[in-house]
Amino acid sequence: MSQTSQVRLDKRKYYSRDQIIRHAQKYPTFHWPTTELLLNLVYAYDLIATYIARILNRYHLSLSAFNLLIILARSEGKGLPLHEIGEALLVSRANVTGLVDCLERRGLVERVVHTEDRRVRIVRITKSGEELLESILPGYHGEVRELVNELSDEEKAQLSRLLLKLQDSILHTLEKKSRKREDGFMIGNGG
Amino acid sequence: MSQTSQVRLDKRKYYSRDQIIRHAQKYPTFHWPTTELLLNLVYAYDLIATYIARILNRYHLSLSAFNLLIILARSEGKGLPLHEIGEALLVSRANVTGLVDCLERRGLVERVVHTEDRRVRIVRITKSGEELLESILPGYHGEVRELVNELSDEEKAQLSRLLLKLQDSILHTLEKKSRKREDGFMIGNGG
DNA sequence: GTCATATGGTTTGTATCTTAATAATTAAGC
DNA sequence: GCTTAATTATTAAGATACAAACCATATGAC
Repeated sequence: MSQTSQVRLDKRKYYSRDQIIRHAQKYPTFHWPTTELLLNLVYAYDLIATYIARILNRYHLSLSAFNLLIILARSEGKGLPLHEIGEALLVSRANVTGLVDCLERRGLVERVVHTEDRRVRIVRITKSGEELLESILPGYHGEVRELVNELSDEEKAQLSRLLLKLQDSILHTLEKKSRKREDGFMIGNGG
Repeated sequence: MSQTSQVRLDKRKYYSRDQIIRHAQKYPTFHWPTTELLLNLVYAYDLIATYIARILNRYHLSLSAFNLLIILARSEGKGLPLHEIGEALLVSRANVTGLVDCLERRGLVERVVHTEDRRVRIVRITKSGEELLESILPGYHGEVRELVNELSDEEKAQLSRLLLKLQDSILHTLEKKSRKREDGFMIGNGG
């Protein structure tokens, strides 16, 4: 099992540099470092996301539901309006409604009508939701930390810096594009 | 619009370092560089994935469907069995069946029965599928390259190296775990 | 004040993906 | 050779996500 698990877990064998370049070189805009970066980003993300989803599955929480609870817990009792939750979680408003419905039925969060703007619903985490989080987080932090333990803290920081620069590059490009076509192209909740 | 797009596109304001640390410091296993890395990885991935999905939407292709076509095109006419496609795309075998069904109805791929092992179906890209790819790829490569143009080639390579190291760290941890509980814990297609 | 417009939230319909169960075929034990 | 186990693909049911259409409320123009 220990030999085969190596083979089964690592799917990167399907992406050989030579094969990719051979197929793509007829396109003048093709650029290997960019493609390589994309592949590695997607693959790293998928490994981590799949793993964390499995941890959370024990508690019957999706990744988004877990992040929602964490964001509410961080707000220190103040809660957040639904549309801000959507932005923070990078999901649509419609999806937030569903997420909150689900967590509200389980008693983990509650909706409160905003006193000044009656369109707005504030979502707050309940005592029960906080207790659930506190039962998950110690193990969660430990497992995630173990997952990345072959990188030194300096390497983690370096990786974070480069990922941040990548984000900025993307955001700037999107801004430029949304300035050009003034119809307001937007990612996420494209209102 | 140009000022507001900055605000609307960039959702990172919802994750303040101080707020995260204040909430998490009661957990001894919490580790800021790890959490920061995770946030940046998820955020960078989401930006790119959302953007590419919008490009592909013009052609009525999902990200997986697009990757499936590319993998088949790279195989140089030989095609691939369904279960290998699932591994390469990091999705379940059931999902591959559905993807291929959809692309087959549109005439972009075809199923061929394997002559030696009659359980196996080989999927090949058709002429029509190749033509579709060739209409997408020039623009696709150009747009993606523009998206990451604030990183030098050296920075892209550095980022790739670190992401690769991150992948290895995760894979090694998963291997260790699957060795411990010998029931064969596995990500992806957990057979 | 009134009408037009924008914003917050929900509902509805649809797409994508996963797990579990199933059928067909192959491989392995004896 | 026959039985058991493993593998490939499919089907079915359910989770999670998005876009578009829809109300309720708020804001702005006049």
